[in-house]
Parts: sequence; C-alpha cells; structure tokens
Amino acid sequence: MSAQRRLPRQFYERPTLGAARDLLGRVLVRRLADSTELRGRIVETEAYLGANDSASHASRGKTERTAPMFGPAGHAYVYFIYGMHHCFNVVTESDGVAGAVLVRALEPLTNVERMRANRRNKRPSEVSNGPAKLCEALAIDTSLTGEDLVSSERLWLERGHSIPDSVVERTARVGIDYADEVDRTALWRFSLKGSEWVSQ
DNA sequence: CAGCGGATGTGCT
DNA sequence: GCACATCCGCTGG
Repeated sequence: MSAQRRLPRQFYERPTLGAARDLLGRVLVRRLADSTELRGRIVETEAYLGANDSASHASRGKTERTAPMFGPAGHAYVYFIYGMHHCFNVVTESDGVAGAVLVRALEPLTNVERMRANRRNKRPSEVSNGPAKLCEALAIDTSLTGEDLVSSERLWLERGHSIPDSVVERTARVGIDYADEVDRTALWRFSLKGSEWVSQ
C-alpha cells in the first residue's frame, strides 16, 4: 500500500467529465478491519455534475445525504438506494462546486475469493459488474461516505494504468429516465471497450 | 432466458 | 405518497 501509488488530491480536483474518463484503469482499494485489502480495476464510470445536470443528486441542492458532492475533491460519496443497495462515488471539482463520478464496475484483482464470498459466491463475472454489486463485494456502505480517499486507511485509489482513448467507449448514462432529454442523452458514461467486467 | 415483483432509506417530481 | 444513479429470486416458457 505504498503511498506513492495513491492518487493525489489534484487528480480529483478538476472538471468531472475528465475525472470520469481518467478514472478508468485506476485501482479501487478497500482495506477491511482485519487488514485484508480488496482491489479492483475500474472499468466503468458515470459523471454526475452539479446544478445544471438534472440527473445528478446535486441538482436539487445540498442535503445531508448529498453534502459530500459539494465538498472538497477526493472524498467518497456513498448513498443508499432502493432500500437495499449502496453506490460509491468519487467527489470531483473544487470545494463548493458539486460533482462526482459514480463507479459502476470493477475487474476484481486481489483477494477475489473474499469479494466473491461477500457476493454469496456469484460467478466471477458477476462479483462487481454493477454499482451496487461492487459495493457489496468491497463491503462499502454509508459509514464510508465523506471518507477522504487521499488519507484514508480504509478506502483509497491507486494509480494503476492509464487507458488509451482507442479503448474508451462513451455512451449515455443508464437508469435516469426521469432526467431532461439533454442530460439523458449526454455521453457521460465511460467504459473499457470489450471488457467482460462492465455492467449489463 | 425474459419478465416481473420485492426489498424499503431518503428527498421530493 | 412516490420515485429513485439497483439487484435478487422466482416464475413460466
């Protein structure tokens, strides 16, 4: 867990779309209470902007739940949805400007059997191919919302490898039928072309 | 394999 | 009340 490999604050403190694209190939690390480190490579993200993005939780103003989206970059924003599931986001932009990237899918890398156990022994390809699935696999819940990914010993991101433009796919975000047309059709979902680890 | 209903915290439409 | 940045398990073919 060398600190050198950890992404610095500056990686996150920039416009959300660029951060969403560059998060592909980075490695999400979850260190459990027993020191087990679970790692997965990010293969799918979605950008959620601020006031002008009708699909974003931030578009309806700051609430207790969404407060991390308005805070300093490099923190986690974890929310609970559908009475059952969690979703993990990385906060972007400067302090006071809302923005976050939803991490939608991971390629399991280390301690895969532990992740699989967290997922009731699903097939490997179904361990972390969805935003709520990866949270279950990595034991991420709302106790981690607001966590500083730059200094946390429980949750952070490592540099991994950059992904070239030639294998980055851009599509519309999913599950936001309620949003305005312009936001529904914006190509703000980024995924690794041809990866077997992306969501359905 | 497709389709449907259930799970139920949070902030509003 | 209802919809929601979702997933699971059960059903019928």
